Amino acid sequence: MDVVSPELNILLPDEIMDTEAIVMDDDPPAESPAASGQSQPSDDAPIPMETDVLAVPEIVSLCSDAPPTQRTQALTTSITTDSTLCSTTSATHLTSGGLQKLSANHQIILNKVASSPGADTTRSPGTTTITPGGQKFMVTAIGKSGQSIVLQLPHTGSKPGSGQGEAKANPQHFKVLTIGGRTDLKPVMVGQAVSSASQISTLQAQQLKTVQPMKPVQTVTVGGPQFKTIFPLSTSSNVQQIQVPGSRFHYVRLVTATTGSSTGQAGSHCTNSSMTAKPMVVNTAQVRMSVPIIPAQTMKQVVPKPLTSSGQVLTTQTQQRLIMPATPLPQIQPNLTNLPPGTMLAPGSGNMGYTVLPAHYVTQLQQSAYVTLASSSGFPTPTGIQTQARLPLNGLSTSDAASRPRKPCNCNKSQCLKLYCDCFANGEFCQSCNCTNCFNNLEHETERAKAIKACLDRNPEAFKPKIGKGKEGESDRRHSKGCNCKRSGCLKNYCECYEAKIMCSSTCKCVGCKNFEESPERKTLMHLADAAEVRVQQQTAAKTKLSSQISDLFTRTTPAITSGGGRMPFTFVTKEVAEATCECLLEQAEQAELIQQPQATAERMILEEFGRCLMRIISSAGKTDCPSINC
DNA sequence: GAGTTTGAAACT
DNA sequence: CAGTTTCAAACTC
Repeated sequence: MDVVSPELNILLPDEIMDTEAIVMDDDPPAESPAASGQSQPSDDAPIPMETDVLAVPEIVSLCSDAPPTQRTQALTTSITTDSTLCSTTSATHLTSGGLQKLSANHQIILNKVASSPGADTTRSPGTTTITPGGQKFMVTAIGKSGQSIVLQLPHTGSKPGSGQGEAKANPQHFKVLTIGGRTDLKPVMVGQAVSSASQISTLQAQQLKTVQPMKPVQTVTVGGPQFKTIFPLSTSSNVQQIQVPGSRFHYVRLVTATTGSSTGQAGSHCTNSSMTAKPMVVNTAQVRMSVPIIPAQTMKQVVPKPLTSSGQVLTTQTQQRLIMPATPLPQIQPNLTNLPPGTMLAPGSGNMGYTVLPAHYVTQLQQSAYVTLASSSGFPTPTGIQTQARLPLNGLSTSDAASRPRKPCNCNKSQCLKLYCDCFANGEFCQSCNCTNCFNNLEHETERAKAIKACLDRNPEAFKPKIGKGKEGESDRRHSKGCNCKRSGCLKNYCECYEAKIMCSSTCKCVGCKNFEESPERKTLMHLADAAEVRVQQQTAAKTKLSSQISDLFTRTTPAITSGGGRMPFTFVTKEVAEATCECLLEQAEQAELIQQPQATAERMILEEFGRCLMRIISSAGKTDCPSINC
């Protein structure tokens, strides 16, 4: 089923992986600050993320078909990196803690789309009924054809130890775990949540991309012992329930039909037994598997691969999205700001799970698929979306980083899984690098996750920007650890402070530092650098102007050619004219040398002479006789 | 492009 | 925590 409206289509390039959280409350606030598609910063507004990614949101709408009094407002959530946006919307009941923490690396827009109370969502295309815990919900998937959506439904009475009293969930927490069949996303796990995160990750990686039609399966074990059973729902052929011991949520997978096929729909719902020590089975009496689950490996064939320079065409329509927290994770929250890009935290130990997927992680992934998918799907291609995003790098501002082309690494021995590798250190995947034996990619996510964990074990702030705000009264930007240079005088790019274009501070332990405010060496270097920059700019401007003039000249002479009355430049810029011009320029050079002018002045004199020569040539071009050049 | 220098990261 | 080794980037020729 393809239920993407044209206008939504514009907003929903499904290459973007969003982490989302949706909470449906029986008694939602009358008005949300985020209503009508606008987001407003909350009191807990996160720190604006320094990234240049423009993440276009994908929208998932969830509607309950409960009576009007219980009808929830449909919320659409999305993530963007727009720093002006906030992560929390008070009316959504999204727990601000987790989201707020996440937003250190994400910015989230929550757009509330109020469902009309009387709307009959059951008739909407793309709507699926699911009945976890005996409750009936309508799930409307707004997405591209062929997408799968995993929802994390509330385990009934989701309090630890509540056991059998989990018949209802109020408020009802829905979490969109994945959107689209994206299969190349396997977030990294850290800390306590590793095990559970692994479950979810595996769930996503294997369940979501293993949908094939018409092969009944009663019980499927995926991702190891954590995943025991899939409980298909009788109410819909495109919903699967997946049982996930260790999670207190039901996981429901919805798979919208691939275009032209009504059989490729499946959903899964998983339950968590972390509190009850027993897997919770929902609607077991209605087990009816209409869609088989096949091993993830088989689907890897369609996992989007990084686009090659040769313009590889991707044919897959499956996409996968990420997990987002709907509730706080108090135990691990304090560490969230230390998480490296690509870190995933997932359900476990009584916590709601979520995934941290920094925008650049997303963008790097989307880069690999966006162009082709956009072209194949007919999506418009926002220019900003293809921008490589990254965290502040070496203290460079976002704009600096954005203007800088991504620097490929050349790692040989580290497998790009140590901080030696700039890509890894910046939380980026290696892409178009010159590295050998690279493990900093999706194909080696396990190793990468371990490496990230190891780095964090050594230094919890390993992935934090090194350049941060200084103390009161100090420079705005300073190296968090300071440098330890001994031989470079901190005036070469070996020095991290100098490289970041900041001066050394009291934090530094450098020897023979010359990178301080009053340093004459530093001033000289700065002047040279400024002069070089100005020169480059001037040269660029001159080239542009010259090109423009040449183009203009050509344009003006073209009609003359067609009319037979003019001449092309080559007809009057003869060999003799060129030689004469060169002689003039050489003479200027000699003159400059003779009067001992500095190089810059000499260059200017030569250029000016060249300009005069050109003018003479141009003026002569309009005459019938041959141009003459006289210095 | 090869070789050297450098300092952060990793290791002991 | 200090000393040493490893590593990749910066730099030089």
